[in-house]
Amino acid sequence: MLSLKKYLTEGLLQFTILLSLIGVRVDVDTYLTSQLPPLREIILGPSSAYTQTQFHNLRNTLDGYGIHPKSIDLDNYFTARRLLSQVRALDRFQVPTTEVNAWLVHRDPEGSVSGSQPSSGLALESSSGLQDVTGPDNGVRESETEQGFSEDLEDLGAVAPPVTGDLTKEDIDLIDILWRQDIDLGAGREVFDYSHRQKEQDVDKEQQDGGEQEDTWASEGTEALARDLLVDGETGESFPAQFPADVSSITEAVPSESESPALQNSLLSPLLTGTESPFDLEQQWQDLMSIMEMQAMEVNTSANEILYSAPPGDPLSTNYSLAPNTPINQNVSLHQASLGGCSQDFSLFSPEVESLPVASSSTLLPLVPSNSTNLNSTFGSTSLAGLFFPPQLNGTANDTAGPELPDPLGGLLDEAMLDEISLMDLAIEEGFNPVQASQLEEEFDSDSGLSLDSSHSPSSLSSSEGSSSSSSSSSSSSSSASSSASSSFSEEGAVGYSSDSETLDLEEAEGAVGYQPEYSKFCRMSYQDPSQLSCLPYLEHVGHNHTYNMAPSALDSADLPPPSTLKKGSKEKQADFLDKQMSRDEHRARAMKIPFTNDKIINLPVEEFNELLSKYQLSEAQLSLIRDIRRRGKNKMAAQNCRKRKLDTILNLERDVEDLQRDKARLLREKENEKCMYWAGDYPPPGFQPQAASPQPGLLEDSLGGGSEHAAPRWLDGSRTSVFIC
DNA sequence: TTCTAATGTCATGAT
DNA sequence: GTATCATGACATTAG
Repeated sequence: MLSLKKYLTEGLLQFTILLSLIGVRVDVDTYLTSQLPPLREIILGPSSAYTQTQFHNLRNTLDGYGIHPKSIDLDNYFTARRLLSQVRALDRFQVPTTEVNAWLVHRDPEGSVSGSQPSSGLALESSSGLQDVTGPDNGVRESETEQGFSEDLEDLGAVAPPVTGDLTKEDIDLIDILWRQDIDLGAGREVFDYSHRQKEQDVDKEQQDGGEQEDTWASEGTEALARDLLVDGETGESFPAQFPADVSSITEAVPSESESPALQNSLLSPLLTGTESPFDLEQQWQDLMSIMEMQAMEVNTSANEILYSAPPGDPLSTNYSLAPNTPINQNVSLHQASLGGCSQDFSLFSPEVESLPVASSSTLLPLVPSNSTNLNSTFGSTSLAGLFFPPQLNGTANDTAGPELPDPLGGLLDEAMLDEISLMDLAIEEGFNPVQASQLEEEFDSDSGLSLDSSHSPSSLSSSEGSSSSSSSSSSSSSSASSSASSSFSEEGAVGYSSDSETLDLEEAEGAVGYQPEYSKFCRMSYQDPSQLSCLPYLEHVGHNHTYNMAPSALDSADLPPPSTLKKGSKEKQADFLDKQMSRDEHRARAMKIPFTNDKIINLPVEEFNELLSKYQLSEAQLSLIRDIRRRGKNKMAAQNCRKRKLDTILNLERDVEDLQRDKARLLREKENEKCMYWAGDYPPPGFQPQAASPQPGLLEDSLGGGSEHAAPRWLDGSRTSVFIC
C-alpha cells in the first residue's frame, strides 16, 4: 500500500508537472484532496469524516450514548473512562475473582516459575531480596531502578518481561497494555511481579524466623491484603487497592508490607489463579473465605493494636515508624501507591510525588510513610479523586483527612464522596459523559416517583408553565438564541462531536434538572436528598437551585427569603437564567407537563423511548409534542454534526491543499534545479546540440527511433518540443 | 441599520 | 412503513 501511495502520488505529481509544462492546467488540489475520496483514501488513508455511521446502533455498542464513534476525542473518552472506572472501584470492595490476566502478565521473567513452582522464584530472588533489606546500597539501587522503570514505560518489560515461547506478539502487547493500566492505577509491575513479592517474602521469612512476627499478625494482614485487592472493572484484572475503601483496610494495609509468608501467599494467590498448584488454590479459597469473614467483622482495632505492638527493634517497623496516634490511613495509601514504581506512576497525577524522598539508606521501599505531612499534602493532589473533583473540593477532602484530625476515621474517603464516585461510575457505564450522570440520576428520580418537572413544585410549576407556554408557543422567538446555544446537551454527547460548548451542554442538562451547571457534576446526590450534603462539607457552599421550575414571579412572591441575602438573590438570578436557558421545546414540555426531560425524549433509544411513553398516560397533544421534541432534537444534533463535519472537511481540505501546494512547490524547485527547460518551438536553437530528454513513459513519443526527420521528441498531441539541458 | 456567524427548524432523500 | 441520519435552505438572534 505504501508503494502504491508513493507511486500514485509521485506519478500524479509528475504527470501534473508535465501537463503544466505543455500548458494544460491541472488542478491538483481538486483531484487529490477531496473530490476523489477513494483516491484520497489511498493516498492519505481513510477519514472518519467521510464515514457514514448509524449512530443509534453505535449507541448500543459503545456502552451508552455518550460519545460519537467518529469523535476525534475517542481516545480521551476511553482514557477518561478507564480512569473513572478505576475511581469507581475505590468505593467498592470487590472480592478477587479468578482472573488469569494478572497471572499471565506477571509471570516470572526468567520463565523458571512455572506456576506450580513458587519456590523456584524464591530461590532466584532470595539473595537479592535479602540484600534489599540489609544493604542500603541495594535499596537505593532498587529505588533507582524503579524510578527509571517508571519513567520509561517501555523499560517495563525489563522488570518482568513476558518471556514465554507461547506468547505471540499480540499477547505481549495485551500484557503490556494491562501492565500500563496497572501502572496508571499506581500499581507497579513489581506489585504483581512474583519475583518481587517473593523477594519481600524472603524478607518476611527472615523476620519471622527471628520471632519478630506473630501469627495473628499474619492472618490479619492476610485478610487485609486480600481485601485490598480490587478488580479492574475494565480488564477484570486483580490489583491491590491503592486507596483503601474502609478503615479496616486502611489500617491493615500498613502491615501488608511486613507480614509473614502466609500473607504474601494471600497476596499472590488471587493473582496466580489457574496456574498455581492445588495447594495454592486451596490457599486462595481459604483467603476468599477469610475475606468473607472479614466483611462481617470489624477488625480494624485489632489490626491497629497488632500494628502498633510491633517490636521497636523490628527493622520494618522502624522503617515505618508509626506512632500509635499517627493518622496512617493516607500514608498507607501512598505507601502502597509507591510500591515498586508506583511513586513515579503517581507522578502522572502530581509531580509533587517525584519530589518525595525516594529512599533512605535503611528503607526497603522508596517512600517513607513516616513523613505523614508530606504524604498527606501530596495525597490530595495525587488521589484519583483529585482528578474528578475540583481542587476546592479536593482540598477540603484532604483537610478532613489530614493528620490534624486525631480520628483516623476522619481521613477516610467520605461515604458521600464514594457515592459520588458510584454515581460517576454509573455515568461511565452509560457512556462516560458526565452530563449523562445527571441523566441517569434523573432516571432514578423518575423511578422513585420524583418527577423532574412536576413533582418538585407543582403549583409554581403550573404557573410558570402557563406563562411560558403562552409565550413560547405563541411567539417562536421567545426563547433566546442562548437557549439554542445551550441545547446541545447530549446531542454532542450522543453523537460524539466534542464541541467547545461542553459548558453550555451542561447548562442545558442542568436546565432540565435545575442545577447550577458549575456544580452539576458534584451535586447529583443532593438533588435527591439535599441532606446528604451534610456528609460532604466541601459541597455545603454550593448554592443549589431547587426553584428552577418556578416562574420569576413565583420566586418573588413565594417563600423566598429577603432579597438582602446575596446568596438567595443569586439563586433567583440563576433560576431566571436557567429559565432563559431553556429552549422552546423545554418550555413547551413543561407547559404540557411532560413527565420526563427533553434529554430523555431525544436521547433514549427508540425501544426505551417507547417503553417510557407506555409508562405514562399521555394525551395526544403530549405525545405529539414529545415526538416533535424528539424529532427536532435529533435533527438538531444531526445539523450540528453536519456542520461540524462540514467544517472539519473544509479544514482538512485546506490542510491538504496546503500540503500539496507545498509539495508541488518543492518538487518544482527540485525539478528546476535539475534541469532548465526551454520551450524552443519545433527546432532547437542554433548552436545547441539537442539531447533527447528522457521522456516520461507514455507521455512522449520518441520520434527519434521512428525515422522522423526531426530530432526533437514529439508530444502526444503532435506538437514538437526540444528539451535542452542547460 | 446592516452584516455576519451561529444555531434551530423544516423538507427531502437515503439508509 | 418507520426511525434515523444527512444535508440544503431558510429563519432567527446576537454581536
